[in-house]
Amino acid sequence: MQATALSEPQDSRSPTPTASITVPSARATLSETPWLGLVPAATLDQLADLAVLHRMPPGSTLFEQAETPSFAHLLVSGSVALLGVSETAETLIELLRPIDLLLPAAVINRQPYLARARVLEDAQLVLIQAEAFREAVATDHALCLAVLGCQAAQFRRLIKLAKNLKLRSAEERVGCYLLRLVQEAAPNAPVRLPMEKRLIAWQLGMTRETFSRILAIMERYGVRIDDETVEVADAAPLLARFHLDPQIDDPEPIVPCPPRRR
Amino acid sequence: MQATALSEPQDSRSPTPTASITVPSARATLSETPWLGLVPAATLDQLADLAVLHRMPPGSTLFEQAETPSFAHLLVSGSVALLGVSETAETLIELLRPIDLLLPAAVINRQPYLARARVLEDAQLVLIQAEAFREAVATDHALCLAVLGCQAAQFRRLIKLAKNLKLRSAEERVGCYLLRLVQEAAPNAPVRLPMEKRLIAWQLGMTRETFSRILAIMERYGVRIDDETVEVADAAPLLARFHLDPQIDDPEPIVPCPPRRR
DNA sequence: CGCTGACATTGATCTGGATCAATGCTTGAG
DNA sequence: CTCAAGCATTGATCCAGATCAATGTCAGCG
Repeated sequence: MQATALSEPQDSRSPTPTASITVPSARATLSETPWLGLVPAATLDQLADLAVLHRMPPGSTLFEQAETPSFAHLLVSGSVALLGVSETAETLIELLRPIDLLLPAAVINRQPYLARARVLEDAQLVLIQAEAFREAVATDHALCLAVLGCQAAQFRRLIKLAKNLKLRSAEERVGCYLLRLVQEAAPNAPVRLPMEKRLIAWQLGMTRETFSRILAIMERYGVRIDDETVEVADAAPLLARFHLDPQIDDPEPIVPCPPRRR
Repeated sequence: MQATALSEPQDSRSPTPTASITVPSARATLSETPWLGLVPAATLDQLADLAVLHRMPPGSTLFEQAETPSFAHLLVSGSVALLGVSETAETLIELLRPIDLLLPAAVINRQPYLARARVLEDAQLVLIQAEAFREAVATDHALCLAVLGCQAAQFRRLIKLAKNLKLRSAEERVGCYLLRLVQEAAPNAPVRLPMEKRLIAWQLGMTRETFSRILAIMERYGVRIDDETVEVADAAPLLARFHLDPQIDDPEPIVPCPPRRR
């Protein structure tokens, strides 16, 4: 099958929470979530009452495709991959970074998850009872708006992902990825690949072999990748060949829609 | 480029509304939208005040990618395709059927559209001033919940689309498509393709040539396609070879989350 | 009527990227 | 130190599906 396998050999133990502490309390975490800023404290209290904080190691599965949500998962740190699963293959749907909700659509609509959630980088999560979450969204307008904003951002990220994959060749995806890395780095600062190559390849929707070959090709555009470090002799050819598209490459922030008083 | 071109030769005139009448009034249309059922009449009145009803012929463009929304588009009849656009190619993002909102995410977050919207089948739409729509969502909790439900359904449809495309081969996509057609039809009723083959091919993410070839192959599984009609000699081989997956093939209805009184 | 233009079919060919395979490099465990 | 397990690179091959091309069919229209 063509789809991304990416087994996680190092650390495939089951959902055994590393800890279930309340050190940085669930309540505090909710307060620190920017896009929940406009939600009244009382509502956050209420949510926090039925919430627990979890830590999960890389490779663990937070929930399975087709499962019915029993919690709303709020990702606080680390990262989580959502994977579409068929009998034979697995494919990346979305890559989530904090602070964000995992598949709020399923939780809100009381419907089974359409993807599996696997921890990529050691993750901290706030788990909120699904029913309580729905209840709170149905009760508190400000929370409802916040979730709507979160959901909207995720929707747009999904579209960007799809466009990157379907409108660009593998080489273009790599080129644009590097271009972003270079542009985001401070001028003249050394640029490094932010993670293992196999993971980057996987995120970009190609095999590691293909990624490796394309990195070699990139030398043609003035970019040498030596192990972890990206050496840009001259950015001009890269810029000439690859074009970032804000409709694909710009990050999609969660913007809370401000509520209005009547 | 690999992506779906699908020019629309017959009817490419620009956004010239065929009519801008109020025959079935915008207000009435809002009332008849099931998932707006729980929204108070006053709010719908308010929205309808700043809304117009439009009819657009197939091929016309409702908005362009990167444009900033000035209306919330509510699709009432017909169908609309959302297309991701790059310099060189166009790709199908989502196919919308009534009654649904076009890219509410962009409208809500005041962000540019990430796709072009093109009318597929003669469409009727209610256009609501974007600012008024946002205002109403921010003011009326029931509306906010309704939009959240709508957004969630669209999100899930997007995921299903992606899974269909990435987890299945072209042959499987066609097989499952036919299987659905057959199963949805009344037993022993004649089955017909619901639209031109080129459009089906396009929706299934392949060229018409590939689609044509695969249809020929389908004879192997007891299905003959003769022009428009689908003749199923025996469903067994089809069922044996292709498996519908509810996580991909089930339709995704818009379910309004019911608000709770405190 | 005969022409034109969209669709469909079918064959031949091309190709981007996956898959398979072999080899070295690094790292952590015993 | 040695060994085993993952990673990365590189080469050879394969393949699904796109692209190019030729032909047939039908509908609308002058």
